[in-house]
Amino acid sequence: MKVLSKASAYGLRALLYIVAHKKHGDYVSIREMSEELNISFHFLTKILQSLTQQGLLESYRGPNGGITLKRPPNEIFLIDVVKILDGEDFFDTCLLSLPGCGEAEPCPVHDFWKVTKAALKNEFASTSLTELGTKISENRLRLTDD
Amino acid sequence: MKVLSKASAYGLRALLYIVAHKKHGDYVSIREMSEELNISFHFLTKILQSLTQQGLLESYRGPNGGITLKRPPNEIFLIDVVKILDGEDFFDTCLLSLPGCGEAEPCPVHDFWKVTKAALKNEFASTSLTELGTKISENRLRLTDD
DNA sequence: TTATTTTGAGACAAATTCGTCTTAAATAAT
DNA sequence: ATTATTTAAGACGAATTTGTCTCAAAATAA
Ligand code: SF4
Ligand code: SF4
Repeated sequence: MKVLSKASAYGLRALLYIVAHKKHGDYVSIREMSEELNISFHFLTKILQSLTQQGLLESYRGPNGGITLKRPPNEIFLIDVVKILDGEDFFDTCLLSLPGCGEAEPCPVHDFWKVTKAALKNEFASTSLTELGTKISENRLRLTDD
Repeated sequence: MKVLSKASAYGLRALLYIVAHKKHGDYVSIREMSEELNISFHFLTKILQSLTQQGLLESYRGPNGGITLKRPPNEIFLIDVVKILDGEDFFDTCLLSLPGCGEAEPCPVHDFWKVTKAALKNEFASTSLTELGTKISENRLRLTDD
């Protein structure tokens, strides 16, 4: 069961890198992040481009350019990132994919899944980059692979 | 967020078709199921082959052959199907895919995800084909698309 | 202006999942 | 025996996700 796409996982790691290692407002180069986090530069660029286009980041070209968070990290939530990179319907999934069922004629796991989905969505909606990032800057969590 | 692979979803639908429409012990032809459920015959064949190889089904070749459940439906659980078709590690997934973390140095959503995963696993382990099938044979749920 | 650095955009390639097709093997009926 | 029916096995193709590469556009610095 894969929850997040690579795009979401990488995008998130990049944002957390910024929160943990940079001052809010600084422009951070994608190259630097791709090297620190061992993520393909071009792939990461595309991912962050999406986040920029959707207004989560701001970008600046040229020397000393890069990207920066458009909102303070405590106002950016997991759900914002995931919705952009994995789609608005990320939390709309059905568990068993039976045809012709749904709210009106639910299968035996429907209600369970409904509750689980709601909890997941709530968790994502209430966990901000700040919460995720604190532990990392405290060095209790790493972002790099090696 | 895709939970089940197509293989699991299709395999499950086939099993439920058997439970809902056939007597236990009958050999059901894959061709029939593929047509009733609008699933590619060859694809379904491969899926059910896996279930046969793993001992969940028994197959019989030749005219009036087909497959049949090797155990009564109330002894076959969601988790059995999913583990075969989506892998033993289906419930072992991490939520954020951060490198270098885990039980010892968990990210802020780790514990939440641990509980959620356990609940999901428990639900899958306690929901049998019988429970899923009852509603279907009562015609409160359909298996076909159209 | 010219060269350098950086993101933007899109074509392309590799890997995975999903689906199709062909041929073989087993069984049954004639 | 021969033919028809059915699953078994695996090659092959299509679609999606993931990752790479090239070139353009914007900004800076010399
Ligand atoms: S009843 Fe709900 S969970 Fe079950 S198969 Fe239908 S949509 Fe999915
Ligand atoms: S702490 Fe747990 S949930 Fe969070 S990224 Fe690590 S393994 Fe995944």
